[in-house]
Amino acid sequence: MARGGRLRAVKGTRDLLPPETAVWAAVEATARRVFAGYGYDEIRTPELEDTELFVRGVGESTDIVGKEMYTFDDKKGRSVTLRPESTAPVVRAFLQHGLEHQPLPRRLYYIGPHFRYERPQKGRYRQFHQIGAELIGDAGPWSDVELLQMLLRFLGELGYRELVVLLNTVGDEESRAAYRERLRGYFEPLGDRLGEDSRRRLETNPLRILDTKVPAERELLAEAPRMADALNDASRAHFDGVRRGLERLGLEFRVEPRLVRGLDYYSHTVFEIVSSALGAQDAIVGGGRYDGLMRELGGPDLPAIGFAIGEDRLVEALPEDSPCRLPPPPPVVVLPVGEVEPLAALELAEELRAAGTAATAELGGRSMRAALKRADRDGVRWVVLLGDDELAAGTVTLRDLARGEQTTLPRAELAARLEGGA
RNA sequence: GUGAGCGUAGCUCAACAGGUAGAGCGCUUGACUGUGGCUCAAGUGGUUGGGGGUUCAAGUCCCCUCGCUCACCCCA
Repeated sequence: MARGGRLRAVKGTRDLLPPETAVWAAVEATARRVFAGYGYDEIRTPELEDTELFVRGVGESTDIVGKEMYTFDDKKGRSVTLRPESTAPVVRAFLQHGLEHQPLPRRLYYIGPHFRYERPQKGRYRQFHQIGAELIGDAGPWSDVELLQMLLRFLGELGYRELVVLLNTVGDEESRAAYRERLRGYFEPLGDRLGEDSRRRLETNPLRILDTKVPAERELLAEAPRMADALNDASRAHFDGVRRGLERLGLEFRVEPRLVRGLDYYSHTVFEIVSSALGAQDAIVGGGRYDGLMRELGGPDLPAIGFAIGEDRLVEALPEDSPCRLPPPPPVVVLPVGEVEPLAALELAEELRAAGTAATAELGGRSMRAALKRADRDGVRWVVLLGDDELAAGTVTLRDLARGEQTTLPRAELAARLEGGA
């Protein structure tokens, strides 16, 4: 509908309108409540960062840094980037403000827009929204378990059922290095059977070949060396601990030996949650441990683990019976009748608000019929009628649209009456 | 970056082989001058995404362009 003169939202971005905004707000409120229950505090970092943060933090070999970032020079020629993710920014802020000198571990969460320059499709937007959490400063498997416990509780409170965590480990640096060599050793002789992308990954990031979708390559994977066989003792112990903890707490998971993450900073535990309610972009949550990132960004050698939820996808796949879909009750409508000025309705509506009841006043210009029709269509239950009779008698007429009944009562009693749901 | 499908009223969609663009819903008003839901009536609605071409005639055919959608890729 590109009519000349009218502008539309930039490609890959979108407007959220009511009533959907209420669902988003409810989802975010649930996240804040649940996360607070686990001792998480909110952190807000800028949407604009030094480009170098992502080059170093996310990894030069990743698609995100290689071709998906909104990067530009500001007026002083500094290269800045709209954040494509928030783990690196959170770590940057953590270090910048010396939080490593405060008690550890530190639990932080964030909610906000992120940007990646990709071709939009279902569940994928250029401006998308993430709800994420980071647990910084604990290396043991129990922090992994606690984080997943919180994640599953959050999803459960949104009404999600029967979600399974896909779990894997990519080991520590030593194990990963050893595994990379085994993978290279296996795939290099098979180079001619690999696609262009996978041949390139053989050099830059062999682990990524594991999640290829090319059928011919997947066949080769069946015989490929397994990460599990390349783990050193420490990495194996960590993964065993995570699995034992999840089982003990009754949290469902499935080990996916080929699950890897696209960002360079992951180590040990990696996980993902997918939903069949989405299309090809079915990952609602991705996350994992990133023990090396802090040091990579110039800080101390502090371990950490986190997840990022795709809020857009989370809302799109939200179950029909999610409590977040319950619309808030519409306000009481105050209707001036006959010769009564709308100003009198504004006045009365404000009295109701002062008493804690949401109210809108009819601003005039339409018949009582039309105003009632509109209120009915909006799902309004209570209409307060304020006419000459009522004004003269110091009363109001309270109409219950659901029951089709109305009563006249002293104006002074109205607020109390509505407070209890009348 | 690559590929495919689709653009007609605010929304969902019609329009036979090219022949002057329609319905439902919505919105406004009235029947009902201080009373919604149901019903009935009237009204409001569009340079058929944009540009060019073929034709006596283009929503319909051809070309270009823009947009949307889905998929590849990648990931949340």
